[in-house]
Amino acid sequence: MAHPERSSLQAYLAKLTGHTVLTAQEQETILSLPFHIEQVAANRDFVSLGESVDHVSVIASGFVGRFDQNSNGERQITAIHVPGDAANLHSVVQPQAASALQSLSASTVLRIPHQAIRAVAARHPAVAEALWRDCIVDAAISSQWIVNVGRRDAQSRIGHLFCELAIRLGATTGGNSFTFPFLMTQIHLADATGLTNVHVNRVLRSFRDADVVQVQQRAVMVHDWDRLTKLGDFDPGYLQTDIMPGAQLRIVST
Amino acid sequence: MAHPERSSLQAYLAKLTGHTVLTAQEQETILSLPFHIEQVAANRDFVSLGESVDHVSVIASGFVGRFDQNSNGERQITAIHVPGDAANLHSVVQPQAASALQSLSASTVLRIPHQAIRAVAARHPAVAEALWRDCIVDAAISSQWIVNVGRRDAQSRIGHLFCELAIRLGATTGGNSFTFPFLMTQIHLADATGLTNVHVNRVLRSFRDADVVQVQQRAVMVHDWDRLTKLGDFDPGYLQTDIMPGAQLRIVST
DNA sequence: CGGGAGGTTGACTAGCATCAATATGGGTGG
DNA sequence: CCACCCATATTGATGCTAGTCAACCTCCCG
Repeated sequence: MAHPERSSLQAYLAKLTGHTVLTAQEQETILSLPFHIEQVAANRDFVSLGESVDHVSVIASGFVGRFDQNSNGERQITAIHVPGDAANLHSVVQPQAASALQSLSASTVLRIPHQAIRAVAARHPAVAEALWRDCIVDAAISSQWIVNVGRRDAQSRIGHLFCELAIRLGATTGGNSFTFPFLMTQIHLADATGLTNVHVNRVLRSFRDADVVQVQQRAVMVHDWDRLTKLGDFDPGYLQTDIMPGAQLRIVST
Repeated sequence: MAHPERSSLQAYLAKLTGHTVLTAQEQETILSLPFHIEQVAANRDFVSLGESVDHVSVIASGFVGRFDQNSNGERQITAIHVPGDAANLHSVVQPQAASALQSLSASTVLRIPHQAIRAVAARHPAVAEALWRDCIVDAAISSQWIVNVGRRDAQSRIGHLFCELAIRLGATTGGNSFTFPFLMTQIHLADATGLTNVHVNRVLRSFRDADVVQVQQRAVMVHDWDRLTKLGDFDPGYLQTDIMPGAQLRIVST
């Protein structure tokens, strides 16, 4: 078990401290978690449906999708994970995978053994709380996806997904116009929104023509964030990433 | 704080022990949780969007929906809760509600203070694990809903929902033909499946004509479970309710 | 007995799927 | 370094599923 540069876990720790108050010591235990580094090529299942896993996969680089499918084999992406996310934290308490994890681009994945996470959680209740809360944030995003595919038209679905990613990638500090990495294809976008790749392409063209956003070379160039949030019917509250400084939660005592 | 007949919590305990191994003593602590009983009329929000709650709502009777909505006010049900479910267990670690809870029928709700749940979880790690896992099971159902509204046609969406409810209500022991309570309207069904009530009505008629299922007087009469599971593209694995006896999980030591 | 929520049916429409053909471009091997 | 190739992107033509609008019915509850 290697302990390569702990800094690779920094991004995940940052996500946790974004919603939960952790002491310096608790933060230290997270940064000291052991892991294996795994390089994954694009479009590769690295966790298969039904597989029983003994480790959590933290994304260090690249985009990863959680895939479900219907019996016709039509795939639906039910979550997109970006660097700093634990893609299957839930496997700590539910090792049998109910969905597959597939890389959307070439990715780097940190594999942390369940055993190590359970040990830390058992000794530090606040860490256990942070992990539990992290799962809840994921679930809140899932709920929004249900609304997205159930009650929005094609433009709003795609617009909403762009907004979600912009916020989660911390790209929205640049005013009304900025760029963020988008390491996935139009086909993936179709799988995520419940549309066909053909229709996705048409919507993207309409966005380009309207000068709202432009997708190019694995990046999204937002030209008009205001209009995009309206088009995408987007309310950032649910992501919990814009909590007031100091408003993070902690239930167990310090 | 009343301690009325603890048996009201039995249903929820049964749900927990369905996926997690708990000792007699741990089970006892759950049954001794304090609660208030609340009667709720149909179509009433008893948890509002954005509200900060200090208690978990366990459903004792009736059906309850978790509602999200887009900015047009079109509502989407992202989860349906039946007796024995904790509708917002996640509020223990995330008190601010990201979705509203609304009764779909007249319902009885047990309000358990967060404080009491946290105290039990702190003293009994296995209970904390069970609660965390319960949230994960909910999330797995959410994922399936995304597939449902994203990648299935109207017949399959409604068929799938019927199958999910049949399993969760434990109604499937009666062979190929049986009945289960269905305490919601066609409008609710539309809100849950991302369809219009008009189209729901047409699909239900086609089910009736094909002699597959019939909805009548707040009950679903399944005539052909085999055909329904095919129509609904249904695989029960994700519900975790059919785990082999003895295959429930427990990570912390006894 | 009256009113309102929920259910049913018909006619028409719109948004997205489907099928098909072609363009582009990044990566790989010769 | 070039040529090829496969994945991805793009565009057009056509059809179908589900939405919309509207009218009417039914049944439960007060």
